Amino acid sequence: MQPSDYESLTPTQAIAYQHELRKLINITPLDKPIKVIAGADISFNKYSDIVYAGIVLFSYPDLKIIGQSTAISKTTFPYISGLLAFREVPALLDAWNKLSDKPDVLVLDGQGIAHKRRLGIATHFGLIAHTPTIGSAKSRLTGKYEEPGDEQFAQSPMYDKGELIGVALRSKKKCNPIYISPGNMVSMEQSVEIIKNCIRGYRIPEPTRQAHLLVNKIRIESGENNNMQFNLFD
DNA sequence: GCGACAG
DNA sequence: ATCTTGTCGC
Repeated sequence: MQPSDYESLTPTQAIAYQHELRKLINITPLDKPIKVIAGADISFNKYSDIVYAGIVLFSYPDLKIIGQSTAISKTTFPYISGLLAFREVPALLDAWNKLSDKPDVLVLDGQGIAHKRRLGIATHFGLIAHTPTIGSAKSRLTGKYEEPGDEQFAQSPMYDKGELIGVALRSKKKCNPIYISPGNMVSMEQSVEIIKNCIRGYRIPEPTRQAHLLVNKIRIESGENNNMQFNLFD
């Protein structure tokens, strides 16, 4: 199975593939010290199948931008909750392959193992790219948790079927929490610690935040949507 | 059957 | 995710 084949999968086949990948998940601690971290994200125009992917590289823990890569491609796989990876991973992998140097760990915008089949986009990407990943999501997909306190870095464990699958983290006071979970090749504790070290005054961790700014920038610059003010619909 | 539902 | 201005709270 190759990411380029995802578009031909039916949702049922995609789920079957997730069950296969699940057997390969490994969230033992990363022993190598982190020197380089990266954030990845996707952007696209409403009603368009053109996907803009980007990855931003940072030194760690000082978080200075040291590189980036982008990729533009089409996706035909629709957005289906629980199957996000089949829509976004192909483009992200293109950007990943263009990267001159690979990071010690990659932060994805979405869940890691905090997924019903433990296959959020961060876990999925980590498994096929054979690289350490962390999932940092803006909203919950699966799991029960108590609302964390309002102090910065207050956190609360997320459980599913009696299993610890993630942590709801108050990255900023007066803001909704973000949901952290290991993708692959990183432990739960390390994932939370690393993300905490990446908060720079905003709710969203810097790697993801910068990747988001980058992909929106290349999307706007592409001019793909320049004639939309005259669209009869919408 | 009903509610939930990453981006 | 994207479309979008103002506006309420700290």
